[in-house]
Amino acid sequence: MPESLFCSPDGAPVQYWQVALPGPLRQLFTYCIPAGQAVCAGMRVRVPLGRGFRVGVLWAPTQASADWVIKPIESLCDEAPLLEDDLLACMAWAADYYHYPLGDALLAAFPPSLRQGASLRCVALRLSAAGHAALLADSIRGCRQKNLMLQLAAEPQGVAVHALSDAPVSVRRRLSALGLVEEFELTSLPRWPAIQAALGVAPQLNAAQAAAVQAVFATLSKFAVWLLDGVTGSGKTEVYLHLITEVLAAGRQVLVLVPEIALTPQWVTRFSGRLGLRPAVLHSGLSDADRLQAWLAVRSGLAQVVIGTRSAVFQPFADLGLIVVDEEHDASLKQNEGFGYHARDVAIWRARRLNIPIVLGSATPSLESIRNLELGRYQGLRLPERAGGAVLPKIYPLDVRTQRMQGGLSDALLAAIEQHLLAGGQVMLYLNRRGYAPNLLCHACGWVAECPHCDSFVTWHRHAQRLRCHHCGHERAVPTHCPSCSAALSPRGLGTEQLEDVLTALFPGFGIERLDRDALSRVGELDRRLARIHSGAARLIVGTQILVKGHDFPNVSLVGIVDADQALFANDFRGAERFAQQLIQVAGRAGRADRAGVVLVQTHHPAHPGLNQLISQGYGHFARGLLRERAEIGLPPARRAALIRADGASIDAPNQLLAAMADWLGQMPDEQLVIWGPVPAPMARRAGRYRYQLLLLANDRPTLHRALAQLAAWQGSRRPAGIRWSIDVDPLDMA
DNA sequence: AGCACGCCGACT
DNA sequence: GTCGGCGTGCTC
Repeated sequence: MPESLFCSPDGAPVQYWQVALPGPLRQLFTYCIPAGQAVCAGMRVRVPLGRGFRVGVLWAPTQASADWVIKPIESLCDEAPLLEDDLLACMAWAADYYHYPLGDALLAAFPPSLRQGASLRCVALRLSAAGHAALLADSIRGCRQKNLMLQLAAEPQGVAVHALSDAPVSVRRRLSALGLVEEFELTSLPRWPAIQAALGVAPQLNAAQAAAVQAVFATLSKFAVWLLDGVTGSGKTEVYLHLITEVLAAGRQVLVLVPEIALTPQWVTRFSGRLGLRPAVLHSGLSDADRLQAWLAVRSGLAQVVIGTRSAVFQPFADLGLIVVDEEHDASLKQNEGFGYHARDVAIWRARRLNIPIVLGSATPSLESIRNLELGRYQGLRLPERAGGAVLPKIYPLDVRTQRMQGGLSDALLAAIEQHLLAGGQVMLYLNRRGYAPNLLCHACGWVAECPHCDSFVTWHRHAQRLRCHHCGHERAVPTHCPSCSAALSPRGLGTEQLEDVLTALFPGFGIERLDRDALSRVGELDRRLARIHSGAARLIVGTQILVKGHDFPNVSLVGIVDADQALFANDFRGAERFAQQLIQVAGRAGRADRAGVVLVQTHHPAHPGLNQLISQGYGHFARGLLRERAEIGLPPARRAALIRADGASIDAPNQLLAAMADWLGQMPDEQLVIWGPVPAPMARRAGRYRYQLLLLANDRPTLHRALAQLAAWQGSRRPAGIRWSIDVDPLDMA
């Protein structure tokens, strides 16, 4: 009999289990379960807590304790564990590493519909005898009714209602009432039809691609982190596809992590076409029902390939054989609010635990990964040339000092645009500021429209006729005159909307598409705009960051960076690295086909050493230079960092809390720990709250971890009212 | 996080 | 004399 078996007060034998509960409850809670009940870690349980009930996850068997009265669980939610040991271990590691409460971290591993303890059993439908007869007699007139019945006819064992397409409740009720379909209860099984699409032909790999594929093949059943450093257009995706095909042939699953999948629908199409199956595609636009379906399909092994954004790293794979992290440098892989995990790093942890390879791909690898490669923790794979003989674009700084400018565009850039348009090419202009103008000001008295809740100005959105703050939800009407002196107001600065207007006036008849968050808020809008670009109906493309993320525009021969200066002098210490990545990525949109592309970078600082080093020696040299700088100053990735943020309605309380934390940590005689701050956050007031931060730096992870653990312990003793604070381990965004 | 308990101002 | 403000403290 196991040790954990004791008797409850009424004499019945029970077992004791620790349960992880959601909420900021950092401890586990002990409950008892009848001894006869077969349970294991990873099952959900409904338990009494305080006056109410919560759904938690069975964590580990434990002993009874005399310190408190142990309550019995109310009920078991599952017949089998929902999370397997390796995923439980992953969540435990991530909760610990990112200093986030375990119970809350576990929520990330469940689809929303299972977080509240919903049963996996669900209502399903199947055709009744009368239904079969009616279908044979072709007596169903309703189009939707008939469709539903045809769907059911194809699945004699029944279909869960959430797995039905186009079956509104009204239609189901009507057919039920008529006795044509019957409802019954089913243990939710995913429906995941494998598409039998004609398999696309795999193109011949070039030598570098083949070498990369071979290197990973050689150790396909062992843990290794591969950094696939391939220039834009070098065919990294083709390398992924070859590896994935091999792993699928071995009957194992593949996880592909990507940034912002909603922006790359054609990429998904390419995947499914080549692999001949339906990948589970996970992004923020999915309904809860879709999420549950995908989760079940992954858990059962039916979904063999998962393509998803960062949260997909917590999917419950039945037999994962390979992980691919595309654009591994992309900051969207890190969640920076709440559970601040980095999907790439969690993925590496999972790969190590499962003893499988993981491939990190990028044309502009993160400094962290370059360093890990140098330290021998990662294996390097290089694709130095573009596939298909295409050449990399040439990048030139364009000195705009004293130049005549029209709508933010110098005469030289305008001339280049005209030349490329007349030569039949497409032109892309990159400007990382949406809206019409970033400021609206009074030329008479100097008044500028500000956000009432943030330390920032509001952007004028001319088409929407609104002033919007890009840092909080604030939005208001555009004043007709200066509220301070009644003079007329004028825009200052340049946004994508204005750039679009300017180009329309200067190059009429060439067609313009704008790609930014405002233009793409409606579903399907991206597809429509991309179609106009690909058809050649639009020859000019204006856009923000969205342009950077992986769209192929084969006919773009000129890329213009409208304003490099704002990025060259960013206040974040990662500004240079981020600028370099964006420049190289945007530049990579040009010259993919047979003609070489040109990239013109407008700047008032044409001699900027960083910019010139990047252009003349390439990203690799530039990044290694940055790494040396970081080592000298003692910043990440040379040191490990954590950022403590605090905010509150009062101007000084959050600052005082952080100062007290800094004092407390300073008393710990730890030579290895460096404390910077507290300082006001880059935007000291945001959404009406005052924000401060404290940066902790340590030479090694254990030191940092110790300090953070001390902080959590200290927090227990003294808690300030009205102040929110959080720990961000390995912060990417200092804002 | 919830949700209690607990001690001080404006109301029937 | 009560209703209710949200400041501290606990939940197996």
